[in-house]
Amino acid sequence: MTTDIPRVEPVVRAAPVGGAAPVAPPAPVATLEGVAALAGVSKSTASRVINGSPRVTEQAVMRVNAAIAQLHYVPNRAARNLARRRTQMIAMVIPERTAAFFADPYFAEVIQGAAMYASSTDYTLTLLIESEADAEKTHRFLQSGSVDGALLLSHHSSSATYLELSRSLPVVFGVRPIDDLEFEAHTVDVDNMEAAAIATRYLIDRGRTRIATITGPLGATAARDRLAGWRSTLEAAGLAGGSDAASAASPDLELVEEGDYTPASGAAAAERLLARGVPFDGLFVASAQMASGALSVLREHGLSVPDDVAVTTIDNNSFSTDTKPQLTTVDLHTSEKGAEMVKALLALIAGEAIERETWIPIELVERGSA
Amino acid sequence: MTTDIPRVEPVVRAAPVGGAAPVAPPAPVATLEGVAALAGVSKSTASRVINGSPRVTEQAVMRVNAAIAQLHYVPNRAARNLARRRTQMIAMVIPERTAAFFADPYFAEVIQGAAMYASSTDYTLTLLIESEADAEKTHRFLQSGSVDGALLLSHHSSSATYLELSRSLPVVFGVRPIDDLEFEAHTVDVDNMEAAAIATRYLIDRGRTRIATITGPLGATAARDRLAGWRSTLEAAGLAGGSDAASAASPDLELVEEGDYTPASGAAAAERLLARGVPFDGLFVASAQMASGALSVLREHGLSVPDDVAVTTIDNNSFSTDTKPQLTTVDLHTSEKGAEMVKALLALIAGEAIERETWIPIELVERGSA
DNA sequence: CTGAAAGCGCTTACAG
DNA sequence: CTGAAAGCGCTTACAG
Repeated sequence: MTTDIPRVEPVVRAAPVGGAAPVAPPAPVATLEGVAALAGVSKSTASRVINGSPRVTEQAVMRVNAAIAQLHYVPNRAARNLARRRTQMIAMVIPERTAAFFADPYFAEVIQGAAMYASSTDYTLTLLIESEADAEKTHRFLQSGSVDGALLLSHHSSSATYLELSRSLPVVFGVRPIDDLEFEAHTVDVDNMEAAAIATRYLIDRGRTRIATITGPLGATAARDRLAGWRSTLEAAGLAGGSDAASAASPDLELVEEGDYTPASGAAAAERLLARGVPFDGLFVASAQMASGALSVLREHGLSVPDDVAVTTIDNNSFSTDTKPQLTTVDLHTSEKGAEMVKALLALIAGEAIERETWIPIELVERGSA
Repeated sequence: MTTDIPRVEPVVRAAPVGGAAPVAPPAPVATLEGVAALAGVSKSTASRVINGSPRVTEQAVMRVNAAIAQLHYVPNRAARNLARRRTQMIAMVIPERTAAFFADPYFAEVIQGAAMYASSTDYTLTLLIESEADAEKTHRFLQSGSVDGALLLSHHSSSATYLELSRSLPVVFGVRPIDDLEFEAHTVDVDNMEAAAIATRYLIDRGRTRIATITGPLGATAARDRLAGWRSTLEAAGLAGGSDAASAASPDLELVEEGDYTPASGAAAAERLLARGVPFDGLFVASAQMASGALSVLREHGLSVPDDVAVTTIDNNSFSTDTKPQLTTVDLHTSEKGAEMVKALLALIAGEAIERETWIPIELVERGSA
């Protein structure tokens, strides 16, 4: 498939003029001492105006500020952190499989929301990529006092590890750890069961009776909760199994296929669903990305949406609006979730007593697919 | 469209047992002093073994390591940074519009490549989200000695600002600044003109003579370079303008439409192209994301690919393989670009003289769309 | 309101 | 090879 090009080695092209580029000069850094001297005050006073202490004369404030401006002074962070014993920095830990991670608009939204909220505070948000090869490295970083707290989105890496971490650092989870039991983590999340229930109920309300589902990776609690929401809603409506009463007794007959949240996996799952030969008139897909893939497959098989198969999903993003028809979905208010995670973490850092769990409200968005 | 739910306010649910959650205890931190004491050596020696100095007895090494293990000691980063006058941390600055940014697999790949390379070194990579509301904040952070160097991917924020920044901090650009002229930045990039030329030439070699193009946002140099590559290739082949000789004289007649790299914009651009009523048998789309959108539109209009319209594009990612047919494209080796950016930055930090420009090789990948 | 001084937790010449 | 000491650049009680 690929044309045969020997090896991928970066090519270095010489700079247009002259030889190797000279390294930037050692950059003369202004220091608090310099500022104080120029302003004619002590370091203490200079420090006070920099930190907005009210115990300084307006006179001093002006002179120090002038000196700062003139010197382009920026406080040295390491020194400040060391003295204050905190860093004014929080980290969002994200899994290294960034390709998959970032391609998922869900995470992008969480990050976006977190970043925006953080920028309204005086904390800096840093995304810490968790190296799979060396998870210890991430761990050490987190425990080295580099950040004042951490936001965790990884579902995978053993929550036991993070339980330990959360004993030495304020931590807020964006996902429910699998072994939730004794783990008293602070979490900000959405009610996934309810989201799935809303989407499924919508199909039922539209008169659909044979409702299939495409799930997310069932290793994660979110995907399991959504599956459970679908199932319990069908059961409550006496439609368990997605087709008829008989199937309720044998779960294998349930119309469920697993995907991994990518569009391709949604397409593949839809193919498998169709291959069963068991007719269905409703389909709840656990994410918009997968739904977009499933939609193409339904169309290829000559099935019209929503007429032949009504489809509902979860996530309100470009994947739910780029399709034809657009998807009826449950908006998880994901960017707000990011913001709430930061808010909770800062409260924790500030030593405030906050509740263990914060639930982000969800909302049905009706469009053309069901 | 949206069901009417009043206001989005996070819901806080009380913890199952007891009242508000107690904040984690102050975490007893082990210090170098403690380690030294436990190991029965001086802080100097303890520090030496921690930093792998060869000037220590094996005896000392063992005892210090034992103490470290026993105390779970992790060096305080602020103190170390202050003493060393460097941070062992580098930042990748990314624009705040993370939704759009992250949804683009291109950036995800760059980050991925950078993260993986960084994890093989003793530098930590942090993603710094550039707040649009307060770009100054990002700037101050960068100048406060929080990081040893920065990787820049933003095309927008005035490169003048970063020119200034690059005078006080090693900086490597992943995109070519617009006002390249006097700006002697270090950059790691791909030859966009050549990539477009390869893709366009491929269409010509397949006998296509009326070749249209969908460009990226022309405010960025990469998009402009790709447009230029398409144009110059057509001109060299005597096919300028995409249809006939006449159009070469009037550029307005050129079959070019601008997109913004999203699938939706690719679809819209394809619609506009078709609406012109000027037939074309070849289409070069500046990114796979846009190409996937364009493909849907072509299909909707009953045009078959590659028979009626042969399509080539740039970027080898899920968007170029999720389509039917899959896309013939130019692989930009994007994750390697991320790695090379880090490599260049670390060299700069180490004070090595590196070339101004590093070019990442590109490669044609033949698939079914042309 | 302001300064001198101690201290944050490390690293690193400097002697030995 | 090892230790005592100085110093990294800030902040913050403590006196005044």
